[in-house]
Amino acid sequence: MTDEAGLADLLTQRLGYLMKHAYLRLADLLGAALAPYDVHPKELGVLSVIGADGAERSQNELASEIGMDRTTMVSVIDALEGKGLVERHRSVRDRRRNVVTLTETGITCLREADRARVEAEAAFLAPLDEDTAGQLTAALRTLYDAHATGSAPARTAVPGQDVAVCPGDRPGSATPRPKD
Amino acid sequence: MTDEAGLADLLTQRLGYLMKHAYLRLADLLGAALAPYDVHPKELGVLSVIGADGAERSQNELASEIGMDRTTMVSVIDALEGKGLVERHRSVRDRRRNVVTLTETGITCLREADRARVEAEAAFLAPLDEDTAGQLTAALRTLYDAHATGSAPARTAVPGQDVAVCPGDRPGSATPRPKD
DNA sequence: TATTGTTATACTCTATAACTATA
DNA sequence: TATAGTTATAGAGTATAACAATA
Repeated sequence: MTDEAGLADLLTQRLGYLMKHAYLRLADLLGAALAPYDVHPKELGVLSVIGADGAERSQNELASEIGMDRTTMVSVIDALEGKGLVERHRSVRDRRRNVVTLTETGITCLREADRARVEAEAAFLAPLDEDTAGQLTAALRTLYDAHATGSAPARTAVPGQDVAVCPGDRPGSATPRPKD
Repeated sequence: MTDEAGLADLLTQRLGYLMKHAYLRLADLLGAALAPYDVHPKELGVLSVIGADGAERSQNELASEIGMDRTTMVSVIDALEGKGLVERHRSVRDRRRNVVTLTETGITCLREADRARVEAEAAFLAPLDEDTAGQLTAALRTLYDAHATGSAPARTAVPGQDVAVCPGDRPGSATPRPKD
C-alpha cells in the first residue's frame, strides 16, 4: 500500500476508474447482501421482472426486456428453477414459449432479498448525505436514458461510432476491432 | 424493444442496474475513443501512471499501485512493449526488477490518447449540465475514498462482511476473502 | 421460413499456482 | 527463505452458432 497522494489523485481524476470501482464495490456489496438468500444480483433482477406485474412473460421476453442474452436467460432460469423459486410452463397458445412464473418460495425470496438489496444500496451510498445520494441516482438515470435512446453525443463528438442501443452486458467488443 | 414504461422504471430504480450500465456505456465510449490510438483503456491507465512523475517504477510497483494483478501487468506490459510504447529495463541494483519506462512514441501516445479520453468522458457526461456532472464526479470520488479506506458502513449495516481494501478488479469472488 | 428454447462452443477478463532467477 | 517476473491454467461471465420443436 505505498499510495502516494499525487498518484491517488491521478487515478481518481479518471472517470472510468471511478465508475469501474464504484460498480465493482457496489456489486460486491450486493452479492454479499444477497448471499444469505442464495440469489445472485442478476437472478434477483430476473425475479423482480417476473413479479413486476400480472403479465405473463416467456424466457425470450424476459431476456429482451432486461437486455440479457437468450442463452444466458436459459441458465439463469435453470438456476432459479433448481432453487424452487420459479417454474416453467409451456404456453398452451404457442407451445414454443416457456412462461416463467414465481413459486410461493420465489415470492418470499423476492420480497426478502429485495429488502436486502435496498439496504445494501443504502450502505453503499452511506458516505454521501441524502441530497447528494439522490442527485447521484438522478444523474445516473439521466445518463442511462440519454445514452440508451441514442441521443448521446453533443458537446464533444467521439469519432469512431455512436453508442449501441443498450443491448445489455457486453464485456468484449466495443468497435469493430480486428483483434490484436 | 417492447419497453413498457413501468418496467423501465423498475429497472432504473435499481442502483446496481444504473451503475452497471453507466460503467459499460462509458467503457464502450472510452474503448472506441482510444481505438484510433491502438490502446485499451486499461493500457492508457498504466501508461499514465508510468508517466505520472519522474519516479521509476517496476512492474510490481505499477501493479500494486493501480490495483492490478502482477500477472495481468505482465501481459499489459507485453502489449505496450510490442507496440513500442514502453521499454523494460533490468534494474542494476536489483536484477529481479523490471523498471518500465515510456518511449518517445509512448509519451506521444499518452498525451494524445489521454486527450481523447477526456473528450470521451465529456461526451459521456454531455447529457448532464456542468454542475451536475461535477457533482457526479465528486460523489463518485467520495464513495471511492470512503469504501477504499474501509470506513464504509454507517446508515444501514450489511450483515455478511465489510468491503475489501480495494484490491483492484475482481469479477468473481465476493465475500470470503481473508487475503489482503 | 421464422421463432423459442436449448446446447455446445468460443472468447474476454482476471486470478491462482507453480516455475526461474535473483536476493 | 523470500521476492520479481513469467507461464500455464482455471474460473466467471457473456456471446455466437447450430439444432430440435413449433409456428
